Amino acid sequence: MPLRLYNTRTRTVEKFEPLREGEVRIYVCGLTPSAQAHLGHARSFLFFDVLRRYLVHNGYRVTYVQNVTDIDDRSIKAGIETGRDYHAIVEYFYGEFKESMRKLGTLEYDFEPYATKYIGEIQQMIRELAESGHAYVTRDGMYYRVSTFRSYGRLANRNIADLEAGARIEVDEQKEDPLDFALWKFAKPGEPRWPFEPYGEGRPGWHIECSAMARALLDPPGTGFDIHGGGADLIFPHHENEIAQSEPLMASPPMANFWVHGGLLLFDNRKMAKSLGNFEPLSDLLRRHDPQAIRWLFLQTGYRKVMNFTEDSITAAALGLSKIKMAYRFAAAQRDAGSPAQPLPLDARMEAALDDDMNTAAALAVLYEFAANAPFERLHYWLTILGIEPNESWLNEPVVELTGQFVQRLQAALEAERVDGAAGKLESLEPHPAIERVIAMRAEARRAKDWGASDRLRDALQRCGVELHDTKEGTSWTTS
RNA sequence: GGCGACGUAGCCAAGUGGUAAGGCAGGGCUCUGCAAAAGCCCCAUUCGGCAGUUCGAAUCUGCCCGUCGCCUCCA
Repeated sequence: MPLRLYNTRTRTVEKFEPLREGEVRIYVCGLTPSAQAHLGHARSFLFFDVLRRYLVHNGYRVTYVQNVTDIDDRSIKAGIETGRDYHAIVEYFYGEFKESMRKLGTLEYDFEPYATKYIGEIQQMIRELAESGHAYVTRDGMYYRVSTFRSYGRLANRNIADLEAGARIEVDEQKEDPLDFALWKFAKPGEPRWPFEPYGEGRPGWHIECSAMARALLDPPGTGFDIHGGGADLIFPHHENEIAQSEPLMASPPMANFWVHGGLLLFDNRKMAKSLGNFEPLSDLLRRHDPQAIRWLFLQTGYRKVMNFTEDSITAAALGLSKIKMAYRFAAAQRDAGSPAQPLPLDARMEAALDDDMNTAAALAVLYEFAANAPFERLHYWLTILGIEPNESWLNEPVVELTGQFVQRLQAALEAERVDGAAGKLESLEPHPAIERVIAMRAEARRAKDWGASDRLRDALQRCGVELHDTKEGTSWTTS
């Protein structure tokens, strides 16, 4: 069964086939870092990361482009208000975003184009649009003439009449039509600018950078690329406008064979957005939650569905994931013991789930079903395809940050629990041996039937996020 | 006003014509000095409501109720 994907362009689930044999080209609309990124951004990009991994699983050579719109009205405004260079602001927020995505374990992008590095390509495209009658110049900029693109509104399933009837379109005297949108904005005093002869210095409008960068990096011949992605809120007007700008200049449209959109994330039942202010910065959230638990949470819900985020949902996801970790550890022990793993239809079941429009929720159910008996190597492989990369900690269990500070905290906890002399015995030990040492001390106390001391030692570890499990084979530990 | 999505157990959620996956929580058992996020087991005669189509519907149609999104910067 081949991969089937929902295509916004046709509003159906279609069999995915690349335009070029064995090769998939993806363009995902990235961040406009004029403010801090939030979990909603992460959800979208995390999905495309998994899609990309699964395409690689299917044997395709994938070229993944995710842009940075490092010039826009908001960052310029923020720069003016704070007296800083707008680009310093953009770089700061983008750096923070990249660090968050690194923690979430996304693969590096093949291309990470910055709009301001493609001014030449952007201007070339605007020039072509102007010369072919799709653009016109006004006092404050250059606009796209929507009336020249017959299929405008097709992606978003709107018709021009409905759009024009919409009460929310701003009236702009200079535009020929309220639907027309800016390609180039002439610079006002104090604003960043690039020369553009013969039209006038200024900066690109919002949508043109994606059209220009996608063409430059994925489709120089103008015959289209495979997948164009983004959040569902980009369908209109952003992606509609990208199509309008690109397709009239192409040798053979469509711009992208598949348009794939991720469902939005709600918080307090409202769309999570910087403009609504109902969000916690992603970087803050990642300080409080296990990044893998966040990925697990997203995998539990269909990527196209609107999803309401709650703190409890991450906690529940983390608990569910801990079960898989337990199974992973068990599978590793089986492998190490050399017991022959029974071949299971795990692979076929996982593929069937993911082939069905990336049904990751069904895939997780398969994982839960097979976890107890899955061969270690296969379990590891599929977790990786889902973007959950097991690391050393899965086997040794230091999900809690076992840094140098850990031992200090453990010592403090032992003091707080009044376990005499125990803290001193951890001197100069690394986290792992320190935990083993405490477990040994507890075993000692248990042998002496000193239950009070035994429980205090266990409680001290618990304070540091380490949970003990007594089994017939001895005491093991996990982190909460 | 136009376009669209969603409403499945206490919570999250898969399932789009053949008789309700999975996770969390909850309950039971095993192990245990106690305990646990360990292992095993149980937990929706029912899918927002009402009609209809059908041998058969959570799945299709119509109406109604509720929630959200896009149409303005947005992943």
